[in-house]
Amino acid sequence: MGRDRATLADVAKRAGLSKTAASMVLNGREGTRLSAEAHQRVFAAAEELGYRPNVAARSLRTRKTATIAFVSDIVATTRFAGGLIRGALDAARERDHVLLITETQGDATFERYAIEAILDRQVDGVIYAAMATRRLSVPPAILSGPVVLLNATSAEDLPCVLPDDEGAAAAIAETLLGCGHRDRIALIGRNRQKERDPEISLAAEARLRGIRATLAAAGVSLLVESFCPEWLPEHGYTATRALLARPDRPTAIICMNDRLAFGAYQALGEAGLTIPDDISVISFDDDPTASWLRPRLSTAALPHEQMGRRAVELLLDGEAPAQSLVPMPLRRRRSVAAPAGSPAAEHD
Amino acid sequence: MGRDRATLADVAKRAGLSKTAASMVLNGREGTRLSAEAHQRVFAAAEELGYRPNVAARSLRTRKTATIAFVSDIVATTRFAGGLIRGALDAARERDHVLLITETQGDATFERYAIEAILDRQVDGVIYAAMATRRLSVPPAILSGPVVLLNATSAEDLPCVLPDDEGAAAAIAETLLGCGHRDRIALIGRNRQKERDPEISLAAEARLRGIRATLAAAGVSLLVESFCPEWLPEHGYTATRALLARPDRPTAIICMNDRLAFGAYQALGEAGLTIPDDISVISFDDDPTASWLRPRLSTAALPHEQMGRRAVELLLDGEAPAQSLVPMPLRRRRSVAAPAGSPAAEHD
DNA sequence: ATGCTCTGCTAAATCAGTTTAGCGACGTAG
DNA sequence: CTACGTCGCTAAACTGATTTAGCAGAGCAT
Repeated sequence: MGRDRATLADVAKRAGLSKTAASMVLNGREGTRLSAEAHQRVFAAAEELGYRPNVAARSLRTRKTATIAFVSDIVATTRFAGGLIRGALDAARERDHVLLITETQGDATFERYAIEAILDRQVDGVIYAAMATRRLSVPPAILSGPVVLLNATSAEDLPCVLPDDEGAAAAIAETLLGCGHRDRIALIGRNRQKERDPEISLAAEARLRGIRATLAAAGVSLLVESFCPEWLPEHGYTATRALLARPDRPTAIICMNDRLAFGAYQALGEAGLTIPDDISVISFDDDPTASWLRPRLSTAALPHEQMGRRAVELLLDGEAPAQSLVPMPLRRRRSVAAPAGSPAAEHD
Repeated sequence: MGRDRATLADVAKRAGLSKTAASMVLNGREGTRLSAEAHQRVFAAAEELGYRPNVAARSLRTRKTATIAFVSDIVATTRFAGGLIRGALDAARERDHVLLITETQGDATFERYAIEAILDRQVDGVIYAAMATRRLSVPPAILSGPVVLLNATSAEDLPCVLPDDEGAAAAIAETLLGCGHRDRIALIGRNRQKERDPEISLAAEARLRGIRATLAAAGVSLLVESFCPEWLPEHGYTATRALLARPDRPTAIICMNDRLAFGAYQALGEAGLTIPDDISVISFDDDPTASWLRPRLSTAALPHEQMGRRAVELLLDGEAPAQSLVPMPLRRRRSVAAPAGSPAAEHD
């Protein structure tokens, strides 16, 4: 892999100059007094030899590797990981950096291994990512260098990147209000664990807060809040069936995520109800399947790619260490309409 | 990031030996004549100082970095990428290696950048991955070192890892035959482009071949073969509606992938048909949504994690450069049953 | 002529390992 | 007594870059 590459010494010799001169020219060092002609010769030589610096040699001296470690708890399980990685990858490339990826799987041994691997390789910084928005504790060993938390916060209050769940929740509530839904809005996906333990989720509490505050400002409160043991399709299905059994059927359902909404669609379909004419459905995440559903599901998108980018920007462009909230764009699709019988209920 | 680390010189000094001795002991060099006591002292010193070798310094000399490049065309778009990466990550960790990830996005400029980044960092080998099983052309620059193709083949016939689509197709056909389906099996997802151009897909042709051969061996042929412009839910939906309009309604539908099956479910649901009592559905990929559907979808799983592993094994354990076919396990779920009215049609 | 600064460049040290070549002490054979 | 081999270990070269310290020559003022 990459034998016989030209070295700086080769370039220098060909340019008839010293390694020092070649190094300075190629690194664009200011304040050097090398002649314009010397510059030309070095550039020409480098070009002709196809010179590329050896990263190992350089970083031995400079302690910079142009490499960022991307450490996450889980890569594969969640389909969103790809977005985080891709955003980070893009931003890293723009800054001439590269990503070293490791996964801890929430296992202490693997985590130790990951940490050692990245310290041994002297990465320039670490992006510590969680696949579910949550609080976590960062292994102290990596605090010796720059760290950005991605989709997570920690006790050390390091710079971090989070999705704006509360804002998204507000937007969702406003959308429903705007359509004319008021007293018959149901929520699916309350979950004590997720709401209480920030190490499990930060999203649950923020979403709930955003929805309630926005509705309250309009003098409205939720009709029902269904609890679910998990945010999976089957729980959305069960919860929706329960809702439909009530005398005061809701006109709209907010699901805490798209998987619940997926289950809600199944239950509504079985019950012979039409979305959005009979009931509107809206949710969070913008899972790829959201746009496979019929009608396509309105949902607040987790901006994973943006978040990945932002993490790299925070890490490399060293802005003020802060908490960076990335807005969650609301994807307005066909699953939301005015409630049946409302004055605004002409079909759009 | 990792300042003040103990160096080999520190270890040597503490052990009262030379750097040479320390290096040899720590690397477990055979044939050295260092005393047992010297070994002890070096190990003890390394332990006490928490010594970890500097990878940059080492690889400068040895040209080994314990790093593998994982180059893919697209990371984020497909939800399967995670599996490939995770498998590779696991296998790499077991071999004390780490993964450097880059993405070309099918763009020549990005690819060039990725290649340079990789060569500059002297990775020990390259895994060149495609997100859809296909033939591709490998940039010559990386052929100077070990390369394994993942989910792809190439003209250079490099070692490669592929899913066994043909075998999976045979298993699917056999499953249907075994349930008693014979002359009324439909196929959704024929696609000339995919079948003809190996740079787009190798799966389409292999799946078709496997299905046909297995059915033919039982003296059966497909009732219909529906063409689709893409393998997306909407096309599965349309194709299924067309099938249902026929007088000889199929008893089973094979979909070329789960997204098509997703659309088929929608069409069947709308038509008031029950899966699997009225019609069985089976497909390929085992997309996560397959188990969200009601009834859960039977499908041949793309073994992404296995494939990622295998690629690393081929790369690092240097077996005979070969084509490695990874079996696609058939996930038998509730979407397949005996055809209505068949002798075997007691509900299971 | 002397001292001074400025210009344009280079020698050598340095980073932290691996590897080659070989040294001194000791035992033994001739 | 010398030659030779073995044992246990080390000095120094080497990898390919960056960086520090400084040198030679020109131009200028005194």
